[in-house]
Amino acid sequence: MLKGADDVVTEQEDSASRHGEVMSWDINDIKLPQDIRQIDWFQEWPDSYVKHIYSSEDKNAQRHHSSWAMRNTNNHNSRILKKSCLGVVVCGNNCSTLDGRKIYLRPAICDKARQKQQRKCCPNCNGPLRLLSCRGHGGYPVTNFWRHEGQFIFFQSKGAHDHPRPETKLEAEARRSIQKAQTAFSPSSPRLKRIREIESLTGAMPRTEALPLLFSKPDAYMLPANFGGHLSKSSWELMLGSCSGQPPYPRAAGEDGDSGEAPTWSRTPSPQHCTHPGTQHILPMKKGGHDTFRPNAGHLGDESCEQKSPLAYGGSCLPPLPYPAPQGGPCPTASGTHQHRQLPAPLRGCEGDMGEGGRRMGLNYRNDDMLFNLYPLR
DNA sequence: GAGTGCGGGCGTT
DNA sequence: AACGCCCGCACTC
Repeated sequence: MLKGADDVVTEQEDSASRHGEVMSWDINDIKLPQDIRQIDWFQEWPDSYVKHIYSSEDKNAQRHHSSWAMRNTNNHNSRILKKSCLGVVVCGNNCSTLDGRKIYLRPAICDKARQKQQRKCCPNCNGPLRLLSCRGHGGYPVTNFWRHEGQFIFFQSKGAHDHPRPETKLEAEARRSIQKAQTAFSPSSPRLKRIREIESLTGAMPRTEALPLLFSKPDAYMLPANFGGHLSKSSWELMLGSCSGQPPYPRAAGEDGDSGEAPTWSRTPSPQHCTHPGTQHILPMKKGGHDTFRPNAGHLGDESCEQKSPLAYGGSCLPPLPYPAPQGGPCPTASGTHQHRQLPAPLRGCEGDMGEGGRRMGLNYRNDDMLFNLYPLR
């Protein structure tokens, strides 16, 4: 059925990946190679027909993470975990934000949650939301396969995503967090009243530049799925600054250069481009963090259609970033999928712990950062 | 509540 | 048989 597509696989994976014997495996092979010399950094946006071998210590690999919205698919094989792509949730009206960006929400993985999500409306235009199914694998969703074998976790992707990237899991989580906070900060909330009392007593001026982020509809911030990955504290500050009349993030518009091109989200053979060669992360610094699950806190959507705010959809609070984003975002190396770790290094004692620890540290740091910027009134 | 993994079951190719 | 998909359940966060 999908054999034609699978044939493409081999070519691409071989060319885009490494040499010889180690990549000659298939996820369905009875026996997978164990003489792996190099393992890969975790890939957040695997696309096309790629294979990766991760360390069994890699927490992201252990959890079978992906920034694509992948749902578990029963393949009746307990040894091989199969997941298929849910696509992306778009606006049924195909609306754009003021700065021309499209709405690309992350489909909820849970079926019920997804149905609920689709009953909600576009955060930008209140139109209906539409699930754009992934049909990148011979008309079927792109599938990812995970298999734990020895000290390695084998990953294989079949199909090329034919849709934009949704927001990442972390973005979606951040969105929910913000949503909760938003509720806590609703105009009628005691907390806000208290703040206002204090302000009235002290004569303090409200931090108006922060209010849009606090009270506006988070979905207004339809950042590229991987934009959050670039989103440092300073970026947030720039965003905030842009809300208060400061010029938007200067490099934002046309940053990636292919916004005017035909969709590129799925057609790049090498899924991990470095879009910021000048600012790309140095591998040792990203150790454990890789290219992965950086807290993409920028995408602050809101699934709910309630709690509308007049500040919500201005779009001016956002750096006008192009979308869809190019594949991969920043990556630890400039070699596309050739992101391999020399085996001894990742398997060293510090890798698992450092990987996870560093990842978590970074994540927490950034989340704290985000919250710091989001809740300056605290 | 949502994400995730597992597994039964069914329809299609 | 392989595959896609739906569903329910259990577990975790």
